[in-house]
Amino acid sequence: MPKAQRMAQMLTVAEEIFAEQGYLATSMDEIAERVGVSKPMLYEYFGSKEGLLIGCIHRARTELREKTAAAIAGAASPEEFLRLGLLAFFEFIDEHRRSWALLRQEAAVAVPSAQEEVEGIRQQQTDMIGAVLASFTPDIDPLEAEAFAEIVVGATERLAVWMERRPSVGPALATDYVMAVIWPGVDNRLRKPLSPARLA
Amino acid sequence: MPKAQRMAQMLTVAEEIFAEQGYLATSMDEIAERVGVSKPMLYEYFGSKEGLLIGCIHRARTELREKTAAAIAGAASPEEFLRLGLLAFFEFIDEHRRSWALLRQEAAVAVPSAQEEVEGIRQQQTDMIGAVLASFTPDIDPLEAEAFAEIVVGATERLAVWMERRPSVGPALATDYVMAVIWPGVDNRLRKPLSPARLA
DNA sequence: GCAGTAGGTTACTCGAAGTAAGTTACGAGC
DNA sequence: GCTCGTAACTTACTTCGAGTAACCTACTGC
Repeated sequence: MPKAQRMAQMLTVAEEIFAEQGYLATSMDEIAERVGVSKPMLYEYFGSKEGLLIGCIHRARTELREKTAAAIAGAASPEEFLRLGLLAFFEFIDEHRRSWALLRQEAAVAVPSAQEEVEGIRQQQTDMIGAVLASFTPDIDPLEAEAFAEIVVGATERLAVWMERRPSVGPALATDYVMAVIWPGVDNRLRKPLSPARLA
Repeated sequence: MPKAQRMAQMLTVAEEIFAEQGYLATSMDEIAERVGVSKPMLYEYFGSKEGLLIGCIHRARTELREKTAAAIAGAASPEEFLRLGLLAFFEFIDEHRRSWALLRQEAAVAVPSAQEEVEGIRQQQTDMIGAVLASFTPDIDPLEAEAFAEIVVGATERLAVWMERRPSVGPALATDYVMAVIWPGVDNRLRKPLSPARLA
């Protein structure tokens, strides 16, 4: 089997097993066996167990970026922008229920470099939020814009985890909830930024 | 050295080394050496590497609960309740900069049971938020109350991580930011809950 | 002064990450 | 239609760290 195809297959299998059992509880031999190949092949293509994990995260990250970019393309107002972005995110999570928890949770513990990949995902999201704030309110305090973006990302991420435990809650309702809590405050600040005096 | 004292010492050392190097990169031999004791003693008192990690998290959790409970004791309004709770949380994080990141991040990856301990911390927080919502608006939809609590916890947690990277941002300002984004939306819903129609 | 137990150690096993060295399949060029 | 080179792959290790078995020691109550 050609390299690219084999790598993709390895990522798929690894993502599944990692998600099932957790990163620590999974051995490279087990992944190799389920792929139908020997362990050194995994090392040939991904360098280490950590490298394999990073590969999984990276692929998910790329996919998420593409879907989000497509979703927000036609947004006209900051509210619509944010809503479409959140919805794309929750839909992505919904489709990847299995691997999601692992990739976020497990990755963080495992390795510093995996942590960077996960931070990369968050960076994409905070950048998106930052873009909303900055494009519609150019004179907003940068630190405050950053804080707001982090808050929105944190809220969204947490609700995504919660959504998994609540089968009755789908992407649309999750988006509604986040918007209901977040939007009044954000909208408020878009019109009237915090005064610099508070930034002691 | 008596057992209780030795255990406390082990937790302190473990927390420090885990935070420095990460859970995976730390060996039990190393912890044992730095404690000045042999490895089987760690197993005697904590059962496993995972057990040791859980011990660290559990101790932090207990301390956080006590501090938070003390802080919110005298709150009169839901807003003050929430603000004092958030402030107590951010102050706790600020005092535990080193171990904080590890305990949250690493624990998640490492072990299912450590995950439970971390979830316990979050549960404390969501319970607190839930209490605010329920006590001041008894007829709020339980699912919605849960979602709101998760959103607040997620936002807070993420901002705590961000605060660590921004030395100029202290607990007070972090609290301000979270309240600025979160409060208008929560206040809004306290007065006028989401209609059941949306809970399709 | 002896028994029992709390607190401790040395010296192992075992499983999993990572590696060295070698093997097979297969297409390109003659 | 044979052979050279390389891509894809394997077997058989080494190494390191989690966890354990078996044994030791010193103190405290009687």
